[in-house]
Formats: sequence, structure tokens, C-alpha cells
Amino acid sequence: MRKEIEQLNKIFDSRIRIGIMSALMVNESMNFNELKALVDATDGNLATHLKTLEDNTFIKVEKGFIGRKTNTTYAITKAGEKAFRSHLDALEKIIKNLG
Amino acid sequence: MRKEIEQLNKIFDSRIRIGIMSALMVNESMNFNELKALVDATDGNLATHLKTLEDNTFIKVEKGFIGRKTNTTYAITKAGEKAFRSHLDALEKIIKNLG
DNA sequence: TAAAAGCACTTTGAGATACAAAGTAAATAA
DNA sequence: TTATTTACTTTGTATCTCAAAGTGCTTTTA
Repeated sequence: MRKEIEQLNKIFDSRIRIGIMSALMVNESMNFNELKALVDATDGNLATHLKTLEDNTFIKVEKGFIGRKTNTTYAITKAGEKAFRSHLDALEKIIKNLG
Repeated sequence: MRKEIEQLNKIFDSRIRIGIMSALMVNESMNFNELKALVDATDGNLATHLKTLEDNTFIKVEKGFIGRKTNTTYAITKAGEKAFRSHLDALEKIIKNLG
């Protein structure tokens, strides 16, 4: 397999996950509804994608409270940042090669 | 949904399909084995991806002969070129936005 | 020239994944 | 106190991915 293609990460073969990751690259943290509005997924669908990213340690989930209300936030991890950048680098190379 | 993410094409949410498309962007046409070597998929897997791309009119298949041997070639269509470029444009914007 | 092997895909079936609907538990409103 | 909303989670199905097995040639081998 050509090495740039090999370098693409299967986990990021998803529009929703790319949306989540690129949002978390530029935002310190986001909550469920912010992400939901951004990627336009249903609750169940978004939750599943977040779970996958969490299972791969690409994002971390923090469950806390604001007053008495639950407040869950999602943030990118170092590993996530690294993996996503490397995925984007591979894409960039593919794009460049096409001129 | 943010518009660059919306602009990403679900059909190209696949490393193998990105591999096929980017190869066909730079090669006039390729045959089954060339593509197979490039994307490193099994026969069945590659055939399925090619079928999906064909069903979406992103590639065209030409079945001919060289002497008495079958010769099937795959080439990108205008629609495929347009769709793939637009997908890459969206990715490029996402990459740029991250700096 | 008949049987075996190789080639270029295609078909099939199982496992994985994506997705929406329904469910749940806590908080707020009526 | 009961009803509604909020913020997810669970569940079941539909879709998709994939490798193994199959098909219909052609070519090689005996």
C-alpha cells in the first residue's frame, strides 16, 4: 500500500469523527450539545462516536457538575492530537501529490 | 453542521476508496491488479469498493480483451473527479483552519 | 488432448459499524 | 407532587466491510 494511504487512520474514516476532532483541536473543551450542533448527529450516533474516540484514548471525558446539574465535557488528548495531525498530514500529502 | 464537514463526501470515508480515487486522478486508467497492489486489499474487498464507486458513477469500468485474455480497466469519470476534488477541498479547509 | 493450474474477478456470508428510537435518571417547571 | 426537560445511554436493526469460496475463462502440463 502507498505509504500516505497506509498512514491514514481508520478511526478518522468518518465525517462525524473528523468534525469532532477538528473542533476539539481548536477548543479547549466542548460539551455534548455543542458537539451535537456542530456535527449534526443524533444523540445516539454522537455518543457512539465519542465512545469510540474515547476507547482509542483520542479524547478524554470529564463528568462534573455546574451547581447541581451534570456537566460533561470532551477534550482532545495528546495522543488524539498526535494521531489526528498525522492523519491530516497524510491527507495533505495526498492532496499535494494531485497538484 | 459546519459547512466544510458537510461538504465531505461519505463515499470517500474510506482509506481504500481514497487510495483508488487518488490513483485514478493521476493515472489515465488502471487494472484490477495494479489497484490491488496499491491499496493492499483482498480481491473481494477491492471489488466491493470498486462497485460502490461505480454505482456512484465516480469511476467507469471498461471490459475488453488483450488477445484472448480479458482486460478490465478502471478510470475516473468527470463526476468522480469533481466529487473527489470537492472532498479534498473540504479537507484542505479543515487542515488550514487548524493552522 | 484431457486434466490441472492459474487468472481475474464475483458471490456469499459473517462479523463489525453506524444509526435512530426508545429508555433512564436527575433537575427544573407547573 | 406530578409533568416536562435535559443530557446522555442502551438497544435493536440496517448497512457496510471484508475474506473465503466460487465461477468461467485461459494457459500450462502430462
